[in-house]
This record gives sequence, C-alpha cells and structure tokens, in this order.
Amino acid sequence: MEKSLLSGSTALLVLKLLEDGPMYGYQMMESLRGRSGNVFELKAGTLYPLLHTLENRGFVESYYEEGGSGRERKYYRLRPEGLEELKRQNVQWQQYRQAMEKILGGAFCETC
Amino acid sequence: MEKSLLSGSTALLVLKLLEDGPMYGYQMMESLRGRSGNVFELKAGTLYPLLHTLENRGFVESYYEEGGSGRERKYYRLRPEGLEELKRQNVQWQQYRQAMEKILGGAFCETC
DNA sequence: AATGATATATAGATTATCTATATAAGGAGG
DNA sequence: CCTCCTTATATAGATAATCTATATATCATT
Repeated sequence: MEKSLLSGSTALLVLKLLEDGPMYGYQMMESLRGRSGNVFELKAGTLYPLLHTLENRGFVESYYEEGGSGRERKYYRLRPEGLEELKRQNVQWQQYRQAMEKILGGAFCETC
Repeated sequence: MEKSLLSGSTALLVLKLLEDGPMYGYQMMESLRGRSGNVFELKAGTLYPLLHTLENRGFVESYYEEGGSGRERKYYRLRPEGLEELKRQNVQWQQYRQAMEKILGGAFCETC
C-alpha cells in the first residue's frame, strides 16, 4: 500500500491497540499486519521512534517484563492522557474519512 | 485538521475533481474546501506544485482559457492515463479505509 | 555451529506537506 | 485616482513523517 496514506494515522493505530492492554513493539507490528489483513506493514524504523515520542509526550509508559517465554520484552501501557489523545485522534480521523467520502462519493448509508 | 492525515490523498482528490470536467487551480481549492464542509484546506503551496507533477507524469494537461469573466486562467483537464491513476488510487484508499476500520471498529454495515 | 525469526534501536534518505514570499489582475470604496 | 482586499499562479525553504539500512542481541531450528 501507498506509505503516504498511512502518514498521520500510525499514532492513532498504536494508541488504539494499547486500549486493549499493554503490548510490546514487535507484537504491535504483527497485530497491525494481521488485523488489517496484510494492508498495514508498519516498519520497525517507524514504530520504535514513534513509541519513544509517545512516551516523551506522556501518552504511554514502558516497562520491562518477561512474558512467559522467559525472554524480557519492553511493554507499553496506555496512560490516561493517551486515552484522551486516542479519542481526539479518532474524532479527527472520522472527520477526515467523512470529508473524503463526500468528495469520492463512497458512503451508502447514514451511520457510516 | 491534522495536515499529515491528508498526506497521500491530495492527488486522488484533485484527480477526482477533474473527473467532472476541467478546472483551474484556485477553483479546486475552493471546491475541495466547500465539498468537504471546510475540513480540507488545501494550500496553494501544496496544490500548484502537485498540479505540475501530475502534468509531468501525463495524468493531466493544462491550457489557458478565458472563463467568461474576461480573465485568463490555467485550466487542467484529466487525461485517460489520469483516469486510470484515479481508479488505482481510489482502490488503494478504499483498502486503507477498510483496514483502518478493522482496527478502529467503525464499520456498522457491510456495504460501507 | 550456523541460519533465520524475534526484538529493539538509531542515523540518514526520501517525500509530502506547510509557510513565506513574489507577482499580477480585478473589484470595491474613499 | 489610489488603496486595499480577493482572486490567481508560482517557487524556495522549513517541517514532519515515513522509509531503508544498519547495528545489536536472544532464541529456536537444523
């Protein structure tokens, strides 16, 4: 897929994943790829710097933990500020999507 | 709106506008702003270089014409190659949108 | 022991947007 | 007439977000 389309929505996607509970970076890449049906191929070089930024802004916090396999991983957990940011970005994305559909003429029902 | 969300979809929007007939640059900015409900605020510094790129790639062609008001404007018309590109980019956007909705959980009906 | 998948990190390149600035024509109001 | 605002196009430089490439280390498999 066109990489530039993803631009601006990666933070939203990561925050959304963390809404369901803590995850570690590599797991997020796999999860996004799987849940999107192989459409999203978020690269490591994009994700890890993004996670550091989200942590610096106070949206997530990290901690090291062994996840059963005996190997230590760096988990990220959503903070209350991150949940607020998730809501804000979700609203913005819905606005953007609806505007796109007004131009492209893709909406078939009112609720979508 | 977040400018980065628009990233990657401006060419699609411009090609879509030209599907209805030739337009000039300033007109496209006004049209996009109006039809999107003031969500899209595509700036001149973004649009004009984009139009030059689309022309260089053979997707559109330009010509000067007086549009009734006596003032000459630079019109752009969609070329067959541009229509093909429009279809390609539309498919890509629908894929992207559907993937986003799989993660965000926003789809309420099958057809949307 | 070697290879490949897992896991995190960072520097540098690429690309697409924006801001700021320049130019010029046309209309409105003083 | 002159000034200001809107219309209209153009480009250079700044900013931001992605990618590629590279580095390191652990674990599983052959």
